[in-house]
Amino acid sequence: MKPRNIRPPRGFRDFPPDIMLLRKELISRLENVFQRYGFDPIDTPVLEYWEILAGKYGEEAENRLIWRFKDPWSKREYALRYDLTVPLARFVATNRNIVMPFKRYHIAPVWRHEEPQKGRYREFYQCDADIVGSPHPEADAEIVNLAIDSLKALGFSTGYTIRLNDRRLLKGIFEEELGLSNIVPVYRAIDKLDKIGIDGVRKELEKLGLAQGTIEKILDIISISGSPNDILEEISKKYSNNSNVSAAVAHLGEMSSLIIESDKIKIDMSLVRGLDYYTGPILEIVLDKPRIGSVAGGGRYDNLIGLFIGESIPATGVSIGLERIIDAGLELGIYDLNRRTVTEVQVIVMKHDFFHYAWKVTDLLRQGGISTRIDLGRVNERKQRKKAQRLSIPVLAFIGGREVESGTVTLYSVKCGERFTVKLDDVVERARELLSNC
RNA sequence: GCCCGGGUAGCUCAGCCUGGUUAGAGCGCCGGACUGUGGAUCCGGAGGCCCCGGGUUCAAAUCCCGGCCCGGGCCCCA
Repeated sequence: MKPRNIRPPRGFRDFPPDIMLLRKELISRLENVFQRYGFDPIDTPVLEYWEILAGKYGEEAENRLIWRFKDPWSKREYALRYDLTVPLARFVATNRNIVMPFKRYHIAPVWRHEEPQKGRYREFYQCDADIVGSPHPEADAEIVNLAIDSLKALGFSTGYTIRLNDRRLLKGIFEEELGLSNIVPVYRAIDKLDKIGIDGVRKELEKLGLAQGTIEKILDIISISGSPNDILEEISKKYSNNSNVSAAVAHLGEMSSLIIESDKIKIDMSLVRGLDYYTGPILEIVLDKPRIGSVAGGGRYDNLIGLFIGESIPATGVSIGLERIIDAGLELGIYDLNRRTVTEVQVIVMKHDFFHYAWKVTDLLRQGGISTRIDLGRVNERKQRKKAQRLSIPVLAFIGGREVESGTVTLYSVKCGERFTVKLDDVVERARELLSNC
């Protein structure tokens, strides 16, 4: 029976060549940066047993957002990976012979059962880089520097902010010093600061029934702004007795002294982040212009791996969201979809009589390393040209009676209009010239 | 899960408000003219359960109800 809806499932997408070429290009730029920082690639299965993911992400993710199902043959419960961090933790736990600190990158799809909207999909790529085995601020700083260089490689050298906070600051100030008990709704409220402003947060906190004095203290803290050093100094003055606060201040201070472009950094007490496993510094990268949510997020999770092996192993990392980068880049005009094929040369067969000669020319170009197409539909030369034009193939190689007789090829650059006839011996070299010069 | 906006040719859409002959356009596709380098022009053609189901009506792409699907927003997140 013919199904009525032949589109991919909700929130899932097909990628035609123009988009795929862009995605591959961006991924290769990222891999380049990751490798420059000495990170090695790994991969893990898309499926995990449910109990591997259970209890790692928080209530909402667990109840609603993780794709989860029973397999009728083995009766085990499975889940599609929700991020690349928990699979990394499991990987480390099962590969205890790796050299520490272990620096790995992982570029792969993850799945979340969300309602799709702009910049949000049910299947999307994360580009993760993590350092396992170092508890020190230099590891966190390396992650931030890598994120900065990654954005640069992707075409974003300005126009974004790295928001930085620390779970220990949140814990030390809000839970220990202010003594707030039902803390999750409070975090949820202050996390909205960017969106709803200080008065909006005040209203949210009032709704929670907090004492007026407490509310003012909270608002006071989340509105501290300035350079990283100023903010850290102010915070440490206020809460010098709290061990969590002073540990975080020392950590963030050393960290920001190692960051290559510290003007991009903003210590932001309203940054919370959802994932339960973070224990230290947390970060989020937001673009100034398209309001699309964060394009990258990460932090330190020193206890996650320990959940699998008992012994705790420190780790820190960042995750760059490829689709949001692409959506934003297209909107900002940083990227385009003009490249529709890898083909560099289209061989145009003027009449089918010349096909065998044209076939030889095609092979010559291919052996010379040039991506080449020849008409496989036996259409007339005008059609061949039109199809080449629709794919934006930059160079045409005409094969007609004259060329066959004289053992030549006529090369034509669509972009610069240059045209000349060359001997077969020179065709690869001259074609390459045309491709690089025009 | 909640709130908006959509669903008509392969694609982008018009028509719907104010129901009424054979449902349109652009692009694409197929064929032809043009007969060697032109992102040209002209001629012809194919292609539609107008999302699905029900209701109102003499009559529904058009009005009403329900469902499904898509897009945007909320929540949350990359």
